[in-house]
Amino acid sequence: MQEKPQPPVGGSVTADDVAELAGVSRWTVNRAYKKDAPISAKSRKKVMEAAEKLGYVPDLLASSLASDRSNLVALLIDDFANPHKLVMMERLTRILRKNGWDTLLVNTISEEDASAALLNASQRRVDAAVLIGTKFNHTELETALGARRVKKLILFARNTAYKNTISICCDDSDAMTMIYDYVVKRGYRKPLFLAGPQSPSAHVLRKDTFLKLWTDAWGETPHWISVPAYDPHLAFIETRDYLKQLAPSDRPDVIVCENDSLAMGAMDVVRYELGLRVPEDIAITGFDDVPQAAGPHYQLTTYRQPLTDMANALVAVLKGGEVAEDLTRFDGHLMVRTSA
Amino acid sequence: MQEKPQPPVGGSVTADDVAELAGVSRWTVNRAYKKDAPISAKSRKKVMEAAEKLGYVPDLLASSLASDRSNLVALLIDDFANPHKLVMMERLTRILRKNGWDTLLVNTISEEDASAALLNASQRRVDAAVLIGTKFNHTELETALGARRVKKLILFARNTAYKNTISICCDDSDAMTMIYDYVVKRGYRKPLFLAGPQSPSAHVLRKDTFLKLWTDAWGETPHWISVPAYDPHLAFIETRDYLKQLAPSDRPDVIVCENDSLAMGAMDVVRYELGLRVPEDIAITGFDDVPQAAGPHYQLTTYRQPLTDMANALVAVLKGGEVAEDLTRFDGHLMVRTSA
DNA sequence: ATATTTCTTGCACGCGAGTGCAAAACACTC
DNA sequence: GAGTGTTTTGCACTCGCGTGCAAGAAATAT
Repeated sequence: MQEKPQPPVGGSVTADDVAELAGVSRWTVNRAYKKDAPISAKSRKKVMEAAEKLGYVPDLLASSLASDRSNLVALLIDDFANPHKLVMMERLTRILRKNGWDTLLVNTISEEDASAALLNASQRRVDAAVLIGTKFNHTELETALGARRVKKLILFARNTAYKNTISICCDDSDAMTMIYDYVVKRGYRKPLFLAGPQSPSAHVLRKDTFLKLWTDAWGETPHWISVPAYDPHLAFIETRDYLKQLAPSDRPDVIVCENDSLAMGAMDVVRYELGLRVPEDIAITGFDDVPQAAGPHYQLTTYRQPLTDMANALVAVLKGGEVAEDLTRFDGHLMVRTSA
Repeated sequence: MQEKPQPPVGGSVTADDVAELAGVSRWTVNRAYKKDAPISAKSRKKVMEAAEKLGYVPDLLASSLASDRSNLVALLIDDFANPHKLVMMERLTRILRKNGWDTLLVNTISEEDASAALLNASQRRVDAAVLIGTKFNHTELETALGARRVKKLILFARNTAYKNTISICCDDSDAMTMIYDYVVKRGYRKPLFLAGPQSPSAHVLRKDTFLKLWTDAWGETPHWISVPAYDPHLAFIETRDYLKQLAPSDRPDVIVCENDSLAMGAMDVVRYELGLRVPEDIAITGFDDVPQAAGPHYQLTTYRQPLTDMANALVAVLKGGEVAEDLTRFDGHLMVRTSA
C-alpha cells in the first residue's frame, strides 16, 4: 500500500540533470562536490543551487566503482554475548562516519558463514575488514586476504603475530601487569585466572602474562580455567562447576578474569551459587570496563582501554599513511572499584 | 610494511577474464552465477572451473549499479546502551545474510549526524532502512523518504502511525495486557510505571495501555515516571530520585518497566539504594528478555518478542511481495522469573 | 531430410561517476 | 595589446556488470 514514494520525479537525479540545469558540464558538477578541486566559486555555487533544487545527491555506488574506493569498512563480529561489543560498535561507527566511512556489520558467529560473509563483504570492495571478534582463525584471515579486494585486515583490540595484519590494541602485558600489581598489593595470594577460548588468537597473552608474573614472583603457577566463549552465562557455568568441586579451603581469594564478560559470570557464581561476598570472600577483576561494570551491582575493578584513541588510529590507518607509532601499545586505565 | 597483499596478479579478476579462459562470452559467465538462468549445464561448469582457477568473484558494486538492487540494508540505531540491541543485531544480521542481504550499521545517536548518516546510507542505494532505534523523529523519516533512494522504511520492533512506513513488531497492547494481568494476579496493587523517552514514537503505547487498563479496573491512574533514554544508568538515576523522595508508605509494590534496560536500573535502585528486596518489598517487570534478565542477579519477569519470526518477516518484506498478514501483531511469551 | 520449436549464446547499450589531459577562459605583466 | 602564466572547464575512456533482444545451435516434429 505504501508503495509509491518518489514524491519528485520518477527515478533518481544524476549529475547530468544538475549539469543541464546549472548550465555546466557533468564534470563540473562532480567537481563541485569535491573538496579542493579546481573549480571557480561561482560555478560551484551555480551547481549547488541546481543540485538543491533537484534534490541531487551523488551516487556512492557509481563513485566507488569508478574510483575503487568504497569508503566502506566491514566490521566482523562473532561474539554478540559480550556487552563490550556494543560499546565498540558505537565508538567505531561514530568515528568512522565522522571521517567518511560507513560500516558493514558482518556476523561471523557460525563458522561456515564466516568465510562466506567475509567473501561477500569483499565483493563490496570494502576498504578494510576490521575484526573485533574473538575466534577468528588463520584460514579465515587467509581467505580474506586471498579475496584480493580486502585491502587491509585490521584486528581491533586484539593483538596477533599473524603477518599481513594490522593490530590496534593496548599493551596487554602492561595492562595485565597493572592488574597483577594491584592484586598483589591488595594482599591476595590465591588467584584463579578465568580465561576465554584458548584459540591461537589474541587474549591468551593476558593469561600468559599473569601466570608468568605470578609464577616468577611466588614460585607457583596459579590455577586457571577456560571458558569456550566470552559469554557471561558460559562463564557462570564453567566457574560454578570448577568452584563447586573445590573444598572451601582451596578456594581462590581472587578471580582474575580475561574480561568483564567473564568477570560478571564469575561474580554471579560467587554470590549466588556459593553464597559468598565480593570482595571479602573472593575478589574479582575484569577487563574492558563495560557499562555494567560501573553499576552498583558489579562494581568491577577493571581495565579501560582508550577506545576513542584506538578508533582514531584506525581512521589513520584507513587514510593510508604509514602510521609511525606502534599501534599495539595503547595505554588504558585501571578502574578501581569495590570488587577487588 | 604489510603493504603487498595481492598474491595473484595485480588488480582484480573480472568476468571478462573468466570468459576468455572458459571460451565463452562475458554474459555467459554472468549467467553461470545466476540461479535459473538460461544456460547449459556444460557451459556453466566450464565457467565455474575457470572462475575457480582465476579466483573470480562477481563484483557486487558493479552489479548493484547496473541492476539498481544493492542487497544492502541500513540498520539505524541510536541506542547503544540497551543490551537488547545486541541481540537484535545478531539476529537480524544473521537472518539477512542468510537471505542475501548485507547490513550497513548506522549510528544515529547524535541528532545532527542522524540525517546525514541516513542520507549517506541512501547514497549507497540501500534496499531498505530498518530502524531499531527509539528517538527517530518524523522529520528524519521524511528525509529518508525524501532521498528517493531509500525504497523502504521499516520500523523493527516498534509500531507507529506514520504513513509510508512498514512496522514489524508485536502487539504492544496485547503484551502489556499480559503483564498487567500477571501483575494483578500476583496481588500487586500499587504500581509505578517506568517509561522511556516520551517522544511521539512507539513505546508510549506500552505505557498508555498499562495506565488505561489499570485506571479502568481500579479507578485510579498509577504514577509513572519517564527516563530520557533506555539506559540502565539513567533509569537508575531517575528511579532513585523519584523513590527517595517518597515516604516508605507511599512506595510502589511493583515497578512495571517499559523494557529490561530500565528494569535493570530500577532493580539496582531498589536493592542498592533503598536496601529493599525484590520481589518481596518491590517487584519488577521488564520487556524484551535481554540475556542478563535470565541471569541469577536480575531474574527478571519479562516479555520475549519472537525476534526470529520478526526478522523473517523483514526478509519477506524485502523480497517485495505484498505481505498479507498484519506485521504489527506478533505474539511473544511472558517469561516469568522471580522478580515479580 | 526439412520445417519447427526450444534452448543457448552473443551483443549493444546503459548504470553514474572518476581520471588525466588538453583546450578554453581568465589574469597579469611590460 | 601581445605574451606568459594560471585557473577552469570539457571530454574520451574506464569501472564491472545487468537487461532485453536477436541470432545461432540443438532438439523435436513431420
